[in-house]
Amino acid sequence: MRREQVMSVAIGREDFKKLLREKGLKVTRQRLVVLEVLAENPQEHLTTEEIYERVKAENPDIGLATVYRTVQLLLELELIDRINLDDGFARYEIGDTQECERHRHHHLICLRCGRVSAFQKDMLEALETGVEAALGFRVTDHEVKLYGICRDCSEKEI
Amino acid sequence: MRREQVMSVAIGREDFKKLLREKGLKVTRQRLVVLEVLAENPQEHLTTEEIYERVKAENPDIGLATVYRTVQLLLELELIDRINLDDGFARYEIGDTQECERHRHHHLICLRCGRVSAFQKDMLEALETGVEAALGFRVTDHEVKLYGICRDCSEKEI
DNA sequence: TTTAAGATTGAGAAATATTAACAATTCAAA
DNA sequence: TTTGAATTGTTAATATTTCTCAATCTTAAA
Repeated sequence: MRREQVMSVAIGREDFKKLLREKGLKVTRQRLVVLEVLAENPQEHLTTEEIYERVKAENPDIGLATVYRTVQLLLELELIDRINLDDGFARYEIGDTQECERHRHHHLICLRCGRVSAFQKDMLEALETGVEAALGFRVTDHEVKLYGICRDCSEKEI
Repeated sequence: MRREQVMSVAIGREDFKKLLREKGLKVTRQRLVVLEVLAENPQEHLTTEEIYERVKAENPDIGLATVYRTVQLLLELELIDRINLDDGFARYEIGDTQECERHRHHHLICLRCGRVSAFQKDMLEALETGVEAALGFRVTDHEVKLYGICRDCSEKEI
């Protein structure tokens, strides 16, 4: 098992502005503050409503629809990740820009208290036993989704 | 990597009736037909609406709410699994009764055609490379959720 | 700095999946 | 068969997310 912990690095404010300009998108107060809220709470998994509440603290005039639109935009720019805990809310968390290829975060979901935390990709190798030894999380079930290109699509591609 | 493929075995009609009676629940035409639809399409991932359409073919008088209620019941009885593909629908598939402990299914999601298929748990060991070699599915991303009891909850338990 | 074009926003309406309410029906034990 | 409780179907309600559109803001050019 690799031991180096890759420190997760969220995108900075200036890089975000630059990225928006590169994509021909406009830099707005609303976009900056939504990203800021997510960047300030890197280990939380905020619903749109929760983001809205926190954004309103600094910016009472913002509309809920704008939060929905901005979150959608940040997803497309791959600056944030979405996680679905099947409780009726989509949740969002800041991504990290360290990796050249973007990947989803992985999660530990406590069936008793409901707490959700993320774990580093390099623990995947030892999966459950590794997580239990390192984090004291006793795994009783898991769900894996692999995204990619299926055989049929690969063959059509040629 | 283990090579034996565990054949998945869905619950039979009579076993289902017996289970309902054991739990003090009533055996109804609606419950039987909803389970039957799911059992007849073991590799599909049906939305509630799709189940409703197929159920209506045999049983035109059934109500949509009953399908929602029955699917919920089947989940609680651990006879079916739910998968969320983030398209706004909850999807359901028949589970298998072979394993003594119930586990979620794992899924391959093609980013191009959207097709979703399940894969055997014993492939998890070799994860991405194994899936690619055996199924021709080129993995570009993955999402893992580990469910269990976190350290804090374990300690409180004592 | 001013202007102009187009993107973005805010407010509320609309869409949509799921749940709740409740009277009517059905199941199952006596 | 009777009886009581569980289940069902219909419809209304709920709640998250999207849509609409006029007003506002951003940005590049004048």
